[in-house]
Amino acid sequence: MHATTPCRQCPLRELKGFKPLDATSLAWIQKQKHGEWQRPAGSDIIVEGAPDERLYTLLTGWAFRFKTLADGRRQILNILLPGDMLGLQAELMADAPHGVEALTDVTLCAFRRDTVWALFRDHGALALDLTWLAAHGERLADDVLTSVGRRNAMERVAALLVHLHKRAASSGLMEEASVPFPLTQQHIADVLGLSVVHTNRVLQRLRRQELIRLGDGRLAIGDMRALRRVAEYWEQPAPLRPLL
Amino acid sequence: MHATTPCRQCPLRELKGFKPLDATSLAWIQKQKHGEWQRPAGSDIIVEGAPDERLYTLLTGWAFRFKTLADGRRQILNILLPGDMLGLQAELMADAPHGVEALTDVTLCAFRRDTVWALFRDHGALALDLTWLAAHGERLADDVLTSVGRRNAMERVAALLVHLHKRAASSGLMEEASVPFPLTQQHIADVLGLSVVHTNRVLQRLRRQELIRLGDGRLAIGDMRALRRVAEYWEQPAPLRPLL
DNA sequence: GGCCTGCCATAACACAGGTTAAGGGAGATC
DNA sequence: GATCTCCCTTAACCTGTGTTATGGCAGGCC
Repeated sequence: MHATTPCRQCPLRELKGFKPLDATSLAWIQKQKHGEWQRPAGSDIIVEGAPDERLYTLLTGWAFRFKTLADGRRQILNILLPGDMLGLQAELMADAPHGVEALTDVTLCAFRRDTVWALFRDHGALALDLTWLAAHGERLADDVLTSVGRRNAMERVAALLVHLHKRAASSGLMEEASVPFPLTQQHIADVLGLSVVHTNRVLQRLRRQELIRLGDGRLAIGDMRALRRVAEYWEQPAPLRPLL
Repeated sequence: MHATTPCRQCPLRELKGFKPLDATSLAWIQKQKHGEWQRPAGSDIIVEGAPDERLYTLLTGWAFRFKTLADGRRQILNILLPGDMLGLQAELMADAPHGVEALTDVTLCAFRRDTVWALFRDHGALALDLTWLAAHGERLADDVLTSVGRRNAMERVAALLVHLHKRAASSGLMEEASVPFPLTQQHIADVLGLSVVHTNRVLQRLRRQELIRLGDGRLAIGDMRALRRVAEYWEQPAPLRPLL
């Protein structure tokens, strides 16, 4: 644990995209906060199959949820950006059905799992927010499943890049028309259910068509309109999401 | 709307697999119940992209959630069995991001969407159950995603059959060592991200190896052990799930 | 009876994407 | 300044799965 940021000064709250919160709720959350943790890039935040009595909000950095099959094949389920909760899908109170790994150095805001109970007992509105997050998470998962199940490689890659670009931008990470992009090609492949080699082929095609610029850990989109068309990506108006 | 079953006599509640509920909560749910609906096989229960002010529990029959791409490719996200809620993932209060279609004739137990609000305000414990369901739904989605992303066709089909067999059995649908199976091969293909033709090839192989018997709307598993091995299917101890 | 329509089955062919292999550059570590 | 390790890149080859086409059977409908 380290020196912790008070919730009321949490830099995330200032971003538009997050739902404003009244002072009472904020104070309560602050009280429940159980510490702030730093983990280096590449480290396991939640170990697949291990029990974990904590719940986290990702404050800074990127991470991802994943599942591994017995023979080592890996599927990345979701990329996590600042403001995302993690450990929530862990069935609330049981062993983690999937692992979470840090993609960059990360800072985490930790809560004890039993605060969930108190939340539902005493703070109906916040509890509803939490459920909204769970439902929203599932909607994202549905989109990925649709991609992986029914789109070809080109469409999948394009859709993923548009999606991550948008999320990173709305987390305030855009600088000079590009956003940080800490995923390796192996990660992209594992998100999309492709091989690394084929992922590389597709990226090269996108680069040659000057639809994207990708390198040195940053992503820029050359022609968003065209890329969206490739992806069949439908903009979904993003409602304000709660931050706990 | 039709004659409605009182919640306390709901036949689902008697199944083990569902969490018992105290009388007060049950009475409250009963009070919120907003009718019972029948829909024929093949009909749309929730239309993709349309607003819907209701929330349903599936009482009898089978249904499925799906998304459609612009050019008509369809991905089935989840198969719904008795006891499953639907409309929950619709972001709680916005337009439906996916459709739901009846696979057989179905009976639905309807709730108005704004009862969710009351639930969180006045019935913390039930609200927690609802969130548990949302989180559980996401876990299932994660499993499917892992299948579609990282398993080959044979493994996918085997895993799906094992999974549905188990769920149907635990919903009390097993009779003479077989369970109802109302999916066409097209449905299976759309769940697994395969073509119908290839789905058929794989099913034939499974039949020839006498791992399954499938026909006339019923599924029997010839050698569960072997089928699980094909699927790399890991039994996950199923905790009691709440029924609202 | 004849005629749809929906679903299952099989075959022949095509290609998207997987696999294997080899090399290169950039940072770490010694 | 060697030596590793990690990541990206490209090429050649192969195969699992998609596509297109055809036929059969059962049930509903006129």
